[in-house]
Parts: sequence; C-alpha cells; structure tokens
Amino acid sequence: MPENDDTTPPLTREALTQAALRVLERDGLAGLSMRKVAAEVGVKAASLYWHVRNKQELLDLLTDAVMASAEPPPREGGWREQFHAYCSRYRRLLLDNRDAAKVVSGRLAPGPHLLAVMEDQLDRLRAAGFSDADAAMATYLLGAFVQGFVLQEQSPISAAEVLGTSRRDIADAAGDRFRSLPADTFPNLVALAGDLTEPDMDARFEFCVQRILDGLAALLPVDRR
Amino acid sequence: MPENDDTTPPLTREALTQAALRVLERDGLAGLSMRKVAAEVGVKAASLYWHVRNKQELLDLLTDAVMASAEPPPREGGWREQFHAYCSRYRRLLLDNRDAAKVVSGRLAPGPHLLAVMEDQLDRLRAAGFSDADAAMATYLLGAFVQGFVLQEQSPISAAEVLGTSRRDIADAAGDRFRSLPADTFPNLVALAGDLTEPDMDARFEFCVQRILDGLAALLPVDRR
DNA sequence: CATCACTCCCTAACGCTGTTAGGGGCCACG
DNA sequence: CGTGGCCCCTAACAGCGTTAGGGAGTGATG
Repeated sequence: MPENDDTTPPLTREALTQAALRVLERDGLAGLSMRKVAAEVGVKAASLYWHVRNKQELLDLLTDAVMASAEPPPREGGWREQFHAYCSRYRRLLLDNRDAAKVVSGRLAPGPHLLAVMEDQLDRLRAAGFSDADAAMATYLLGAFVQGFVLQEQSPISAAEVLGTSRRDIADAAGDRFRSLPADTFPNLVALAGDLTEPDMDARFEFCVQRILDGLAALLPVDRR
Repeated sequence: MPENDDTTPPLTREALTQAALRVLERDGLAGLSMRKVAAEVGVKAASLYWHVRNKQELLDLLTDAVMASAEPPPREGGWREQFHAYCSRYRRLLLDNRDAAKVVSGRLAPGPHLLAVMEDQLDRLRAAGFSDADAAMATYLLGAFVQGFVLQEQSPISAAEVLGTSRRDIADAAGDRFRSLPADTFPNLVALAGDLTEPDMDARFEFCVQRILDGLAALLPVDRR
C-alpha cells in the first residue's frame, strides 16, 4: 500500500511525459529507461506500452514537452534583436533542460509547440521583408545552427581525464595541448591556441549568431537591414 | 578451423577500428555492439577490452578514422570558394559514412586528422585576412553548423509511417500537413508550406552556407571580400 | 633447464536494456 | 448476469557493456 488513496487515477500520456521529464532531469538521456519512467509513476515497465507505442514515441512526447517551455521574445526592436533573442532563448532552453539538445536532435518531430514557434518566426521574418523562400530557409538555418552549437558545446571532451572539470580548466588544458604541438607542422594551431580554446561559450555563441544574422541581413534591401 | 593460417596475427587497434567501421556501415550506430565488432575480427567480446578501455574509446577511434578520409579542397580561387568546398566536402563525408554525423557529434575528440583539418583551415582564413580570433571562431562556426545541419537532415521524421520513403514523398506529405493546418492560427505555415518543405537538401545547404559565408565576409575590409 | 612475467584471448557471469505474450482484476453497458 | 474494453500485471526473450578470473603461448632471466 504505497498510496494513501485506495485508488490512484489512471495514467495519462501527459502524466507519463512529466514523469519522463523528471527522470531525464535526474539521470540524463542515457539513464532514461522505460523501467525508471514506469517506477516514477508507480507502475511496471510493460504497462507503459498501453499508453505509448514504444520508447521513441515517449521521446517524441518529451521533445514537445521541452518545446512547450519556449516562449517567444518580445516583439519590439528590429528583426535582428528579435532573432538574436530567439537564438539565445533557444540555446538557454536546450542548456537548462538536461540533455534537451540530444533529445530534440534525435528526432524531427514537429509537435504543436514547435509549430507555434515556426509560425511566429515566419511571421516576423516576412514582416522584416524577407521573401517567402528566404524566410523558410532562415528558420531552418537558425534552428539547425543553435541545435548544432549546443550539441557541440555539450559533447564531452575525449581527453578529459582532467580533474578540474570547470570550463576554465578544460580550456587551459586544451590550450596547453595546442601549444605543445610541433610548431613546424601545426604553426597556426600553436599560434592560435588561446583563441581556439576560448572558454566563454556565451561569447562564442554571440559571435556565431551575429555572423549568421549578418548573412541573413544581406538578403534584404539596404534600407531594411 | 576458420583460418588457413595456423596462427592469426594478434589484433591491433587499427584492425579493430577498421572492423568497427565495417560494422557501422552494415548495422548503423545503434547496431554497433562490442560483440559484433569482436565477431568481425574473429574474437569474443571480452577480448576487445585488452585493446580498448571501453566502447567510447572505440568510438573515439572511429571518429578519427572517419576524419581520416577528409581531404582539403584545392587551394585555388578566393577564400569563399575554398570554404564553400570545405563545407560541402565535410557534409559529403558525414553523409557518405553511415551515421558518421552521430558518431562525430557524440564526442569532441580532436584526433590527429581533425587537427590537420583545423590547421589547414586556420592557415587559409588568416591568409584571407581574418584576425586570429575571427579565424578561430570561424572554424568553430562552420564545423558546428555543418554537423548540426547533417544531424537535422538525417534525423528520422516522426510522422513517417508513410510508405513512400523518398525525400520527395516525405516532403509532399509534410507540405500537405502544413497546408491542412487551421489557417487562422497558422497563416504563415499554411502559406509557406511549399517553401518549408523544400526537398532538395543540397539547395537548403547551399543557402545556409552562403549566408554564413556572407556573414563572415562582413568581418573583412571591403577590398578583401 | 626452470621460472617468471607478460601478452592476448577465453568462459562465465552481473545487472541492465526494450519489447512481447498472455493473464487477470475491474467497471460499464446490455 | 454476462460481456467487452480498459489498464495493469508477471514472465520471459534476446541483447547490451563490462568485469573477474583463468589459461595458453612467448620471451627473457636466473
């Protein structure tokens, strides 16, 4: 009798999704198993298959649940500020929810929340003066980039048997590694060791986003950039 | 007696890597197990742990093996053409080796071959007139983007219980899905259904790369773009 | 020659995974 | 009262990464 209620309400897909979200936060994507999700809702693993076709469908639900917490930036300022904010918020979202980048990039599942985001982005891009085709491509470009960036940003470093796990320490170690390469075959890596191992990922992201926004701006007539 | 030799040469990490590469090509990353790799070299699974610390180390070797087949584009024409070629070739490489994008993005393992690529890219960027910091960032940006793009490009579509698995059919189905959305809440998705589901991924990639190159070009003094 | 250390592979096992088959209470409807 | 659908169960299957411990073969050392 683990419950004080004599009957527990039947499971819903939403409850299941929320439970999976908790397990994901606690144990990460690698630790997210059907058995743990089942235990989280007080049920055995096989029972999940009544509500969900398989694990992938649960991950699809997770994807949309993550996207649900995305809220569009304020609609003020130029299109550049707005899309800069969009990118920053999307990155934040992926960073704040554990392993969200891996979950989202594992499947292209346009759930209702993602559709809403796309709709909003397209509206702003067209209002900014982008052609239909360019607007469609721009949303794709920004989405793919932010996802790729965060994935890269979060991917573990191979040589990291380093004790100090802080960004700073890792960057220092990587810098030393670059500097200790043979200078005759890798002159540029040696010379740019410091630049290559910039530990401030926010600054890196900033740079990249600004370049992409510059590239998009070049599509507009000069007076609308 | 599966061998005509009475003794087989002892395993090397290189032989093991090549075997893993074959299994990867045949069964994909999800089907790549230590047992299968062991069988591929005619050995039992536990024996692999003599040559390799764990599966992740094998994947790191795989990553560098994939990067080994990357060859830099010819050093002729402007920096734009050169880096356009770099991006296209990197994408081709990721597309041609099964699940290469997933393997590569799972770990940040700067093996010798990746170091060589970075060295070469930095050299060209500096020659083109980019500052040290900008050159370092640019390699990062291009790498992260291409990886993100291919990952997105290859991620399976959730609603694809569709029979016709061709790009064209999937795009058509997705287009129909967009068009059948309620036009009052998703006017842009409905209107741009065709543009959003452009099936020619080469064209999509082309667009994105050109935008990023435009953005990078803006860093240069006008006379060197 | 005997002994030791080292290399390289083995068997056996542990605890985990996703998924299916089949069964059994329970509740509403005819 | 019976029947059918809902919702969960137990049991099991085949596979996974990984470890412990053993046992042949080889080459150097006493």
